[in-house]
Amino acid sequence: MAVRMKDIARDLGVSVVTVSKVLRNHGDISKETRQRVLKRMKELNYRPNLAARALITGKTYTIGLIVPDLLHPFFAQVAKALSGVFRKQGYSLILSSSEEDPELEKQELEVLLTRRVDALLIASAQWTVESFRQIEEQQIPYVLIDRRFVGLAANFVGVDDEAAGALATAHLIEQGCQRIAHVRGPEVSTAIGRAEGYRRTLAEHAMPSLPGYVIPIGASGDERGEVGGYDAAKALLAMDPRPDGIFCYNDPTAMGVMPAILDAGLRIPEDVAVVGCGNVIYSNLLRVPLTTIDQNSQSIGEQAAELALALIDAKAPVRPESICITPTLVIRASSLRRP
Amino acid sequence: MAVRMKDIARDLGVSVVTVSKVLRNHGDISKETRQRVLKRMKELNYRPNLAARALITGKTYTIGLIVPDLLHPFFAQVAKALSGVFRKQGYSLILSSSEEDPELEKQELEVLLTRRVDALLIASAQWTVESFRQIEEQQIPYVLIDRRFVGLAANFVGVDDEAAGALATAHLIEQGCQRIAHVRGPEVSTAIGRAEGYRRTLAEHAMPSLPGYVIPIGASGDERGEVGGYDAAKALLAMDPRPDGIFCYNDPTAMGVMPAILDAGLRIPEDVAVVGCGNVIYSNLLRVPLTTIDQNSQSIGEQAAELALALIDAKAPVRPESICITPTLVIRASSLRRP
DNA sequence: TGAGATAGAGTTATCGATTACCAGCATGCC
DNA sequence: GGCATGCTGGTAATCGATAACTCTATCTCA
Repeated sequence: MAVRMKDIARDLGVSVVTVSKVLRNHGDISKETRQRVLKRMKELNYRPNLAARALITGKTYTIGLIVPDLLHPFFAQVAKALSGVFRKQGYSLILSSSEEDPELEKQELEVLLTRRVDALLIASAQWTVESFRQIEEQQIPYVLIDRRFVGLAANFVGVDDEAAGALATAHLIEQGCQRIAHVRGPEVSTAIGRAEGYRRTLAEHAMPSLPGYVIPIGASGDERGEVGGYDAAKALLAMDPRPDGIFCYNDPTAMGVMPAILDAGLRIPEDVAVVGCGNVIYSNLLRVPLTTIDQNSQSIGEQAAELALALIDAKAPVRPESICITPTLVIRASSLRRP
Repeated sequence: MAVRMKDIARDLGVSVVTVSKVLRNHGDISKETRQRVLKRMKELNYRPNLAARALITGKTYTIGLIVPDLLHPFFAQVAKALSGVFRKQGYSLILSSSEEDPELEKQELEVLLTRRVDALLIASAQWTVESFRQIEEQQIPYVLIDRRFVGLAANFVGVDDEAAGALATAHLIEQGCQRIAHVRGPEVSTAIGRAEGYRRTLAEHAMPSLPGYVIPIGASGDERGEVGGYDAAKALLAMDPRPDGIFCYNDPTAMGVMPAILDAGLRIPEDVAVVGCGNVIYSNLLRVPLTTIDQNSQSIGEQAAELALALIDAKAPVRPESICITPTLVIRASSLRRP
């Protein structure tokens, strides 16, 4: 069916090894033979069998990516950036979605390990580090994206979440908000860091952190985030005193929070200012354009890819590296009270 | 390094073939031996080498997906649906993005063919069918998604674009619009079909299709779509008479069109009603919630996946199937002039 | 002039599985 | 008792490439 080296070798009266050497630019071959082989390869439209190659070299030239949710633009953006870098180096990306389900993530991880990917990139939905021990056992380099784990010395690329939380909160204070609430996410590092940045900044400004002003919502999936955000905002608006600023731990949540505010007959940002986090692609097209924290997801993707490639090429195990990207504030109408 | 069948066979004093048979549930093995082998596999955390298996069986259990843009929620949604179906059948998804670039798409296609994926799913940015001939030569089953090609008898799963265009246009007419414009996309089947549905419906209602009322914009990438939409809308609004309804060939375009209308000091939908197409995930969170055509992207993904699996399992080549999904209208504020 | 270097190509083993075929052995049947 | 049968399990070949040698001229230089 498919053309093999054997066919080319036979046609040209050379050995299979000669063909193989040409393919890999091995210096051992005369210019003339090289040309003949290359010509015949083109004629027959030869494509090397990567399975055979992988079998003997141990390299699959594939990289596994596990994200919690492809629909979340942040991960889509990261995936896009990753894939661009890997493509140029001849690697292909195998994509898995965990749907924010730790159990499913473990299964997908198992699949990728079985596929012997050359490296793994994971934005994990796990609660424990057990899975990662397993990867280490297999000696497969891996890079955590976006979410990290305390006590796990692993390669990581993501945004400085505490800085993000601080940035958002400081901005709300600056805009004159007196009672700043926070809709926080589940117990993953991103939500924890952002909440900590929020808490710290309030403390630094000696501002009250009223009880009940921090409302956690569950998963971080898009639609769920919106629903959760809507409910959380309703609860916040029912409080007395009512918050006049809300920092949402991600943009989808903010996209739920804002309609709740409008539905309550309040104005954004005059009555309640809102800041999100993530700078999701449509943030500036919303009913009220959303002030948010940009995570530079493209840069996260690119750097994670570069790091993974470096790990693959490293002969000896290297000390895990943690790349922290500085977030930036993107000011839009949802928080702009002072011109 | 990694555990091999050989290791298990040695430990248990059986042959490699016996181990292999157990792994594949071959009936030839006694219950007792089976158990012993399975136990040892678990103990050693054995994972079969898929490269070796692929080499001899010719099946890689991978499926290639090429999309023009992962950031476009439609494709993200399709990818998600696909990956769910494939996962359950033990297939992994290799993801490629063409960035709407036909040349890049060809390269990616080449990579996937070299990887000997078991099937290919493509939302193509090509202008010609040349690439597809090449796939056919390799005898790799493929399914076109979303975009089809006239004169190419290929498997296809997508929405009925003409119906989508008709649905949108009829709705605008019903809402009392007199002068309906269309911001159409590039020369791919989706844009062509939607434009045709628009044209036909206007004709059926004996409504004028004023010259210049159909404005084409270039690529269909998200951000570009928005920019293009903004510019197109500005041009439309400058016309005399001004359109009072605009059908945009996709949602990102509409997301550019709407700000242009608002920026011009006009109201949506009172002055200009807007309908998009795609029901992108944030359509209902926009400044003015967008009436749009739902393509049921999840169903597209699932059906494409099922079709691909069927093609893989088919021993003989089957006649290409075209699965056309009926679009539905999702009415929101951007077009609702009559309660 | 002869030892060693060099260039170009081939030999052989191997990667980790699967496939097709074959070999014991106990059983059952006439 | 002889023979077909079933149940278990093994042998050998194979998939398509690569790695590590080996081999044979030809060339170089003391």
